[in-house]
Amino acid sequence: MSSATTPARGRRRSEQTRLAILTAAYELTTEVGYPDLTIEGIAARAGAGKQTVYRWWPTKADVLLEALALKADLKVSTADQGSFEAELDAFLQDSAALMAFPGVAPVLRSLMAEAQRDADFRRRFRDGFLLKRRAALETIVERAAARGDKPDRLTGAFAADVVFGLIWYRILATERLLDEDDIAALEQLLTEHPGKE
Amino acid sequence: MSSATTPARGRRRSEQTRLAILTAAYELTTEVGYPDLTIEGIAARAGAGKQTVYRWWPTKADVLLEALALKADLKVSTADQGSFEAELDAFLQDSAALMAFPGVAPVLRSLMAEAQRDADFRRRFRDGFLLKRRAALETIVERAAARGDKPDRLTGAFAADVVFGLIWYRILATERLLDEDDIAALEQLLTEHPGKE
Amino acid sequence: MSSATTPARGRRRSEQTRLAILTAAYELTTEVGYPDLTIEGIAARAGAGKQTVYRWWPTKADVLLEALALKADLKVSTADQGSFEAELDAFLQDSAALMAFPGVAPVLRSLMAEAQRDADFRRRFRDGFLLKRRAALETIVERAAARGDKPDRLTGAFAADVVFGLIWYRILATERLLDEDDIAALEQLLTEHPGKE
Amino acid sequence: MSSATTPARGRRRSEQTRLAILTAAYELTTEVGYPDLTIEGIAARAGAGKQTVYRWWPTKADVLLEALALKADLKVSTADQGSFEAELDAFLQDSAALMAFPGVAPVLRSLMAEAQRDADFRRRFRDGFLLKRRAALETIVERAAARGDKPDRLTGAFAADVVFGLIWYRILATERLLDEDDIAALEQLLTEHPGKE
DNA sequence: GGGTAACCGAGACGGTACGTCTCGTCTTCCG
DNA sequence: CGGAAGACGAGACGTACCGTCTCGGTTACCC
Repeated sequence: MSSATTPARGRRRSEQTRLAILTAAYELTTEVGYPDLTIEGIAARAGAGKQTVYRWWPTKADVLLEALALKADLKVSTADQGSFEAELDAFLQDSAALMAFPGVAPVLRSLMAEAQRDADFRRRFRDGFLLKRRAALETIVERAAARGDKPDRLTGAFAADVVFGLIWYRILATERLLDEDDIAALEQLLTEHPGKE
Repeated sequence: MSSATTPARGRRRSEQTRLAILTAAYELTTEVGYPDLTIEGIAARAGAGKQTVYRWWPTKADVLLEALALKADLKVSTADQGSFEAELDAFLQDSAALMAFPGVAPVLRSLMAEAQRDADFRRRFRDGFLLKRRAALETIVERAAARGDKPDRLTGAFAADVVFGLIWYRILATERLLDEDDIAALEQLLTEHPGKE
Repeated sequence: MSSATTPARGRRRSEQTRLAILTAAYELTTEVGYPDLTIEGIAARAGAGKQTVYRWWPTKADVLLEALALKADLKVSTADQGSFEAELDAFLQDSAALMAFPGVAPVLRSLMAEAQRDADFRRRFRDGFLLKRRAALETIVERAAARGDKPDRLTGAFAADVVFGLIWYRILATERLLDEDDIAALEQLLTEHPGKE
Repeated sequence: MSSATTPARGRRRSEQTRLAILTAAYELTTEVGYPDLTIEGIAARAGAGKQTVYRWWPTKADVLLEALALKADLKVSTADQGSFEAELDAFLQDSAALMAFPGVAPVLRSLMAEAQRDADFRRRFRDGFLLKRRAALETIVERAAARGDKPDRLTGAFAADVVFGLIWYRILATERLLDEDDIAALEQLLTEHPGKE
């Protein structure tokens, strides 16, 4: 894709300011919590003007969404490991590790909450976060299907709903994270092949 | 337990006003959405003073939580129907019907979002809504366990996490409600007895 | 005028409560100041209901006006003492003493302020306080006029304006009270007979 | 004194808004009276936000004090006119004219009343209004003293108390303004030289 | 001595302004 | 011309009192 955009006139966006804003947002939300996080506060902490924040991000949730990518490794492994069970386990271990990363769980809870309030942000959050992780899991299930290594009636979409349902329900409703027993139970639930016998 | 409270001095709380406030809150949230719902707006619509709202409910979310009980039938059947499968089906059908009730799904999404922001409300929401429904499902699973009519490794708590996880994930992340296929898939997932063969 | 009112049916007004309210009002105004004095506060301090206060006094200023009479001796001597100078001196000494009584000056300042805001109270304050003291001074001046013991052009009304003007201006604008020098200067100003020589 | 303040960053104060607020305050107080004058009302009438009013004035009384200077000519002549009597007459005529200016007397009554309630405003009212006019009168008396053109025992401070006492007492307690007879009587009272004969 | 009327403390009610807070925009100057 | 500083219009927040209106309960007169 060639650069069809104008070749950038005037002063260029300050990368330093961008990082200062993202860092300030992430720190502030851990300190005061998402509800008391304000654009004014972020700008002040970053030594930036409010307008600079508004110029590049539409809401504080979007700042945080970008800050999250800066702070936490959002990548998830989808490498072919030979069996559905192994790949599912890798995925769940990755997910549990992400949630255990300092500050990540509260930020995700806040972003999911914000997504309920703001329909525009909901779309950005879905496309920029939820669907990416979902796609990884669906890839795994479909690869298993191709292998014949999967319960018959389990579609990728339904499996994703069950897995992410459990993860998010734990975050949002019970404030407990996934532990080894949960992962084992989930794997058992999704990999048993009752119809095969 | 006898009434140890003082025998009610002063003017009594107005039930008429209480209903007007709850109705106003429920109507307003369907009209303008939860973020634009304000205590001022509720009071104005109800013909009540702001202080009257604040006197009885700490936040607008609490008003809505109580309004929900007024508007929608929150009861869930836990009657013994002879088999785990039948009772689970009844529970899921009840839950799907509740969600399909006009205005209920958006209100629940908003309340769950609010519960992420406000730790005090989170407790009230959990105790006043989430745990009640959860208890019903756990009752069903435990009755099945007593009957020997249940997959071996499925605990009531884990089953509840999976079921409510799916329901809430659908509401919060996909905006789709449970349909018959979902219910069938969920029942299949939870009732197969792989260890029995 | 005979008592045309109905001969008092029902429970009689509680003198104890009346005194409790007046005392509470006077104490509270010295503690928190007139602006933070509230009917609710008076009632609470007196152990009375708000309605009981509203039943007998239209405003907090009226409570305070009556409380003033309870706490401070508002009487002023108009006895014939033989000379204008002696009677004027007695009046001014009385007035200075009243102002020096603990709590009186702040209450009077507040009542005069309230009289500027509330036209109804203004009339009650004028009739119930200002005019009574003014009448005393005018009596003195007129008695002096009858004796021929007074500067020619000094009318009672103008003398009263000058005297009360000075007293009130001191209270309201300078927060200084009348001292002996002021009284002497005022007496000199009003008793010199330049035209007589 | 050089300007030690920082050279003004950010958006400058809007003079247009300032005038709109002062005008709105003055108009509203004449329409509804000082007690029903509210900051909210002033802001609404001026098309301004409440915060803009609060940013620049601590109370509604301060808005009115500044509005007064905008609407009425508060200047008072202290020019040397050769005699105490002539200068005193000029001062009293000026003062009577100010009071007769539309809306001025009610505003002054309200500000004096407010000064009784709010100690902080009292100081600002004293320094910003009362003392300025007082200084003018004291200048006149002292110039007369230098000329030997003044009753022996009359100090400037006492003369000011008598003059302003009369003026304010008329405004606050009698709702009558100074007329020609009052001015004549006051001049006679202050200029007679009984000791000279 | 029962009936009835006015009082009492308590406190909920509809209102309304308070002063604060944050929003997102606009304006100004500096680099 | 990007960015900081910060004033601006807007409007909800939660609080405080207002003055009114029930309540249940207490006197005190009247028949």
